[in-house]
Amino acid sequence: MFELDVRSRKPIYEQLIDNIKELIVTRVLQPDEKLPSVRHVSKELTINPNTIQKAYRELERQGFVYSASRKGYFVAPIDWISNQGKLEEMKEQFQPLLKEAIYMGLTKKELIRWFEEAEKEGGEAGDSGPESDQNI
Amino acid sequence: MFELDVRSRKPIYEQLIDNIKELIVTRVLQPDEKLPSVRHVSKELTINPNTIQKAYRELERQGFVYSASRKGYFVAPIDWISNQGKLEEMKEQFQPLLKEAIYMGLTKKELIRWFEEAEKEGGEAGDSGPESDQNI
DNA sequence: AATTCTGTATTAATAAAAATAATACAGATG
DNA sequence: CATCTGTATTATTTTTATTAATACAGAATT
Repeated sequence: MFELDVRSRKPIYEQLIDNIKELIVTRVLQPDEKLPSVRHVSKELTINPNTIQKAYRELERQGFVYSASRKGYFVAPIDWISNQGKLEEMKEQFQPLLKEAIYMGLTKKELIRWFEEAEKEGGEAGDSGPESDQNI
Repeated sequence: MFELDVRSRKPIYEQLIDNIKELIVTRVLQPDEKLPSVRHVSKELTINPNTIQKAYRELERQGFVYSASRKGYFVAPIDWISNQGKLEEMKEQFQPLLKEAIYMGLTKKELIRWFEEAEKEGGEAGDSGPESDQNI
């Protein structure tokens, strides 16, 4: 079901996250559909159950799936997933702050540094590399 | 000159940074005043020269000091610092917002787009300032 | 009720990254 | 030339992140 690249430097739980996000966003996995169980994936990929759990938990935290205790993990409803509108709202919040900061000398470079810092401390898992433009 | 707290879990180069910033902002260290040399501090605090250098470099990156190659490090001009201080404040404002946005799927790419948009509409900025990273 | 599925919590082992140190180099200065 | 300065490279140590081992407990199925 999922694919891993063993020679990638990206942690496998992150690979799982990206992998599953992709399947959800492309509707290969439908809302309320059950994800393969932690142990099932564990056996299939011969990795530890906790690694899958970590991925599932992170996906839950990000709102892509929900868990029904002791029943399994399920794909979240559409409206949960499409935060797109909220991102646009966010942008409106950012704009005035950004303008002021730019006025004070904020550079693109520095802003990127802030981004990476926030990324590291807080939420997201993605590597956000040169090409992965993971919109949801 | 500087004080370290050995039982703090904060890395000593960070302690140095905070320490020096404080001295600069409170005008104990005047603009264009020379900082004690890497080795001098090294001996005084019995830590490795490179640790101080790391602190100094970071201070340079943040615009609090500048380095004259092979002459030493010097406190930056006032206007640099005051701007930089405000930028640091700004960063604190940005961080929670950024984390939330990242959580919602904001990508680096998109953030840059926002930056460029804000740049275009309002803020008179241009680069300049202490962005000069690796000058030799 | 027993077997087998499910998630979850705790702890330990391992891998990766950050922080610091050791050492050597090179220009500037007097 | 002797000594100051910063800098670069590499290694060591410490810390954190990642993965694994193991055991527990509820739910479903038989």
